[in-house]
Amino acid sequence: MLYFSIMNKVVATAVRFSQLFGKTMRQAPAGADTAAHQLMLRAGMINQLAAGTYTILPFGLHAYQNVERIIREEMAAGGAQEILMPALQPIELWEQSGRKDAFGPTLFQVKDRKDRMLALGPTHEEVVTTLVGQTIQSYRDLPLILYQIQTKFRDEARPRAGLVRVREFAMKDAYSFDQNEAGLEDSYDRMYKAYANIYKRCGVPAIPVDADSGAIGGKASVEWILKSDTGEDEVIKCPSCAYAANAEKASGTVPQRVKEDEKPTEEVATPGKSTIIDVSAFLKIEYSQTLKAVFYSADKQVIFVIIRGDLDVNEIKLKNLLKATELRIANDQEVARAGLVPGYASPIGVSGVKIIADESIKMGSNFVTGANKVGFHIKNVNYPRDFKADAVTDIAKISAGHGCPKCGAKLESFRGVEVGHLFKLGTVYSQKMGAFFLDKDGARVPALMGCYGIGVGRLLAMVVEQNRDEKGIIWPKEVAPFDVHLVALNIEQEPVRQAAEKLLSELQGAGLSVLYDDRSETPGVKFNDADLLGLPIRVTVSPRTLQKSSAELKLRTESQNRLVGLGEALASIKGS
RNA sequence: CGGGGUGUAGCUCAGACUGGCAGAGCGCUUGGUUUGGGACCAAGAAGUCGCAGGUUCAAAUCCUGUCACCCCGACCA
Repeated sequence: MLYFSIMNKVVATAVRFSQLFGKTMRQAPAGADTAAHQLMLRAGMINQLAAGTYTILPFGLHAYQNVERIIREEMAAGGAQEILMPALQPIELWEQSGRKDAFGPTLFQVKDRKDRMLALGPTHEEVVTTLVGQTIQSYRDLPLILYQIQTKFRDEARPRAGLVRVREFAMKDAYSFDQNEAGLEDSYDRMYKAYANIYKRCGVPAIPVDADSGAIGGKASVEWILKSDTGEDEVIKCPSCAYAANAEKASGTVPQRVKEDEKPTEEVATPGKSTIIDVSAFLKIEYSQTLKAVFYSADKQVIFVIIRGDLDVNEIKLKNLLKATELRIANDQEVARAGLVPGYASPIGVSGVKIIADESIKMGSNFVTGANKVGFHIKNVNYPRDFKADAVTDIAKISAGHGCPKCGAKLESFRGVEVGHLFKLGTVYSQKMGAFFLDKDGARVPALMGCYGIGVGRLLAMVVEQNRDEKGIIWPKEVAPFDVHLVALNIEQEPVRQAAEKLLSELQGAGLSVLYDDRSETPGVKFNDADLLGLPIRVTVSPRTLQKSSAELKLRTESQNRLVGLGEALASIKGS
């Protein structure tokens, strides 16, 4: 690792601020709402071309390439080899894996001059598995971990928050191939550790949480999440044990209700009361004393979902249960056509519609449900006495306050941004794309795969988001675009210029990269830009410091500065 | 795809209701005075008011259409 660092530091860059392409801005352009997005724009790191597409400018690119370097070093340490696969991929590959439909409109498709369809790769499982299938023959060729840093294209419905969600972005994607479960475990573990190191070195406290594997398929899946109010994901976490999961995936225990003796059903008039809130208030009962009916359309088929009134449906769980490709709330026409009455629906006596019930309908008794006619509900409904369901299973969305599945403590929830995702894929792709090998017994078997992704730009955005104050960015050492911000005040004065340039070449000679502020700006402008750009060490040379034959050193993380003699400046800087 | 919002100088925005010479701050250029936390004075350059059509003597402003961008939701390896 040290070897690589030295390799990269050999080309110690020095850039003059007056020549740097990309200006700092006092105000961020309108439309940048998140702190990281604003800072990246103000610091001249990025420029937006269109929705979800950005140019990375020089100052940003220095940091970007540092992130890539860290990723490459940790991949190498984890035993992965780098390749580079095409972004342009025959659509047939996507038909072969069945993911053309799974991705749907998110998949960018282009036509070549012969009218052949090509996909702009949103990810590379198809290509890498085909490649490995062509290459490996024997178990002796395994284990194998390949990775690349390649541009991905995804026609996102809504790009947002600068580099956090974009349509064209560089992603490091790694793929492991093993001959058995133990091998997969080992490869997965190596990548897990590599990811932990990457986040640590990038200065972001990402935590691993259980996740749904979504359209990519496979069994186990872990997302690395950064806690952030601007996040798109909701994370459920236990405060007293290690349990953490994406809310899409989270399990847990919902509040119990005391079982009572079952009473006879009774119809009550509830005029105009069609929501759980209204009905509960009207009948003076708790939400958990009611049963909520929700209608979904799963691949065009109407599904009747019944769940206790205080809970919500976890649509990912439901989608997985139904093995549906498309799941959405049914519209009024679909509900009416199925003979159901929105607001007053009940599973009692319903036929011809698939009924999926959450386990919570068994936790409690004498529930209130709709009466399947407008203006009426039924009291004292009990399962299975009064209605049947095609399935009774866990489809409840776990929220803050519910019980931890591991230790029972009250769960907490927070928003977060996904900065990495690990999957144990198994043989899904190797079967479909033909990545087989001969095992020790001479049997032809599919390779066991894992895949591991991390978005470079998104990670960089999160480095900024997690390392800043009201004045600007505070770069972690390893990601910082430059090591040193050299500020010359009153640079028109020849002694100042000479002292600054001398220090500059000393720093460069010592292998440090330097941003040299050689502009004729006032001290205020220079210091504020230094704070905004946030390099780890600021070194100031001015008539005032030269009177004492010194330079001033200040760390971005500290408010104090100190004077050091010009002769010892280099040593002090290196020691900071 | 549903809801909301915004398009005027490089950036942030006013002007629109009530049609009548295209504006301010920041930034930029030139000269001067300044110089340790976003200086000051003076003189300048800079806009197809998103685009198209319509109404009108006259449109940034009113009407119709359209495009782009942002936010919330849906979606999202």
